[in-house]
Amino acid sequence: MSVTVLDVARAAGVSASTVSRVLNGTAPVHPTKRRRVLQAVRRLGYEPNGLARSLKQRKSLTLGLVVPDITNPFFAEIAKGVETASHRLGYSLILCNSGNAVERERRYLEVLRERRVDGLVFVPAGRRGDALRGWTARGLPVVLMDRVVDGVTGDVVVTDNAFGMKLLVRHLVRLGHRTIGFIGGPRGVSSADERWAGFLDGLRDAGLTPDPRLMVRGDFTFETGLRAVPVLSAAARGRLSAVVASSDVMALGAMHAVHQRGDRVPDTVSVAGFDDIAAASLVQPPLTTVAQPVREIGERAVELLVGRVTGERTRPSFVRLRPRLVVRKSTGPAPAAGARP
Amino acid sequence: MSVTVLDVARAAGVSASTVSRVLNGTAPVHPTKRRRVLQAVRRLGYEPNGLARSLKQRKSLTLGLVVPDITNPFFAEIAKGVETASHRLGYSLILCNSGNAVERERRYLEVLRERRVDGLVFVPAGRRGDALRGWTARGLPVVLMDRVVDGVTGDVVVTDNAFGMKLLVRHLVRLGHRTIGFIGGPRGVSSADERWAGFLDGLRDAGLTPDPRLMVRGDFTFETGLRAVPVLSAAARGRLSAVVASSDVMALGAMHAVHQRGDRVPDTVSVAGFDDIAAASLVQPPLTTVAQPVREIGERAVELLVGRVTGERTRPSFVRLRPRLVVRKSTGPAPAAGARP
DNA sequence: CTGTTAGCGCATTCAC
DNA sequence: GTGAATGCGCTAACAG
Repeated sequence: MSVTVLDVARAAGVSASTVSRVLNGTAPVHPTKRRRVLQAVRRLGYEPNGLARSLKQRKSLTLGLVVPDITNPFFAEIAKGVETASHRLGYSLILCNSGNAVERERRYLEVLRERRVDGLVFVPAGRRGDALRGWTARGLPVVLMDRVVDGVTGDVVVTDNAFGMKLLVRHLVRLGHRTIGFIGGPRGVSSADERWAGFLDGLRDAGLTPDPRLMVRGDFTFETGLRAVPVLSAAARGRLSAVVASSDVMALGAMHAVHQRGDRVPDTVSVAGFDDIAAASLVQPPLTTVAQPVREIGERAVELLVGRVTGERTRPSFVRLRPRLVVRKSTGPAPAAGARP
Repeated sequence: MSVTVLDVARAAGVSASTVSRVLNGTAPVHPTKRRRVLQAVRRLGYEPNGLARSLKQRKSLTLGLVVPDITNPFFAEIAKGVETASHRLGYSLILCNSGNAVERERRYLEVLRERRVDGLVFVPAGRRGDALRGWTARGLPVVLMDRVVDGVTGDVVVTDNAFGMKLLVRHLVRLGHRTIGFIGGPRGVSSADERWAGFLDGLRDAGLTPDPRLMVRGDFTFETGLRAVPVLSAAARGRLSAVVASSDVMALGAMHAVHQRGDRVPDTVSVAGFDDIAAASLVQPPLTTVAQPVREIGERAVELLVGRVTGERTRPSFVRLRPRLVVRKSTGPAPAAGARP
């Protein structure tokens, strides 16, 4: 069927071991034989069988990537970073889209274990690390991205969400905003919880008293951002001057709602988001947001994972990356009292 | 190290073959032994080694997915469809992001061959199928999506781009538009070429004479859509009433440009795109576009591929899927003459 | 129905 | 430096 080391060996008049040594540079080989081997490889069109090699070496040079939804721009960016870093380090990447379903996630992890991936880069769907138990129990390396989850002992790469959110609140307060609505993410998702807490802290740092009625929850979708606006607006009784969303996608939804009812951003209401997805800078007005270092998240995650796979490192690391505030046109000075919805 | 069939066999007091037969249902086994095997599997926490199985069976149950850019919403949608279908059919998916670079693409194909993937789902970066030569030459199954490429003999799943574009032109002509600018995609990319031709045909079908100065090329990015507008506008000498872009992302750029100079969509200029990415329905005004059946593209591609992998089918198929026109708010009646930019 | 044997393709001992 | 032998974990072929 396909060409094997043995075929190459015969063609070059050497043993299979020698071919292997030439191909992997694993031991010195006489220049002449070396050349003969290389020639034979080319002439026969030999291509090493990675499966056989993996079986023998007990490592697959493959990583698993599990994300809730690859069509979510934020995860797509993450995936790109992970993919680039993996291939750069010589690892292939098996893509798994959990669809935010814990059960699918569980099945994927099973498949990945059967495939003997060397490690896992993971954005968990659920709140708890259930699906990961069978994983870490077997001593398989995992690195969590974006969110942490209970009872997981692996490495973690996250953004400093609270810090980022505080930056954003401070920006708005400086612009004169006092009645700021907040659209949070799902309770129990650590990144969402941190942004929620950061919003509260930011307000308190500015000497303002948070109003629970001005804080609602969405699920990171456009629709929930859209629907939050009338709720916040009603709760604020005509004093709402700004809306902060826990993700850009929800912020886009909120902006849409504001526009739809005929108000202007930022003249009537300022709107801000979190993530800095590509669309944020493309909408009208361009969205003020907190930029996550997505590429770096993916790269650091893979580097940590590979470090652990190759045994260079054993203690779990917790990496918290700094986001940065990106001020665009969707936030502006708070309008004079009386002119607000 | 890890638990093998032999361990299970010993624990259950049977032979390794029997274990294998139980696990794969490949031959009838006595109920008692069967139960004992299953028990041992669970007790020992046995998990089959997919690498060994693949090596033995000469099939990896793995497919390769190569796309130009996973962060492009259109390709992300495609990837999701491909991923879902693959896993449903029992195949894992190795993700490769070519970054539109032919050289990277070539290296990826090499890696995928070493990994012995059973087939390849591919959106080629270049115009020519260079990178694929070494692939099809080895008789490996490929299915091309979105675009075709010279000298490739595999299966193809594409959208009927010309048809879709004609639908769009007809819609605009019916609204009274006569001077329509066109922002095409890169020359040589088959889907872009077809949309270009479809635009011309659509105009001629309506009895209009295409004006070459009103047709420019972009590269499917927001920026090129943005920059095309002043060019088209100048060429039209104040008669431009509509702009059609060859992708939604470029249409979004065009809409942005129109807004930036203070004109309104669709009152002053109508704008339309192609693809129907998620953002199309979310921007203001929502974008009129030609919806590609993305999910179906991915699913059909995988089904074709798996059909070929399993040898059920040998003749290459060419699947052309029908897109549909989605009329939203970015297109409207042509303004009266004299009121246009 | 079931066990024994053999081999997928490779890298790694171990001798020389 | 080099070749022969061994086994990674599994399933298929062959006897029984």
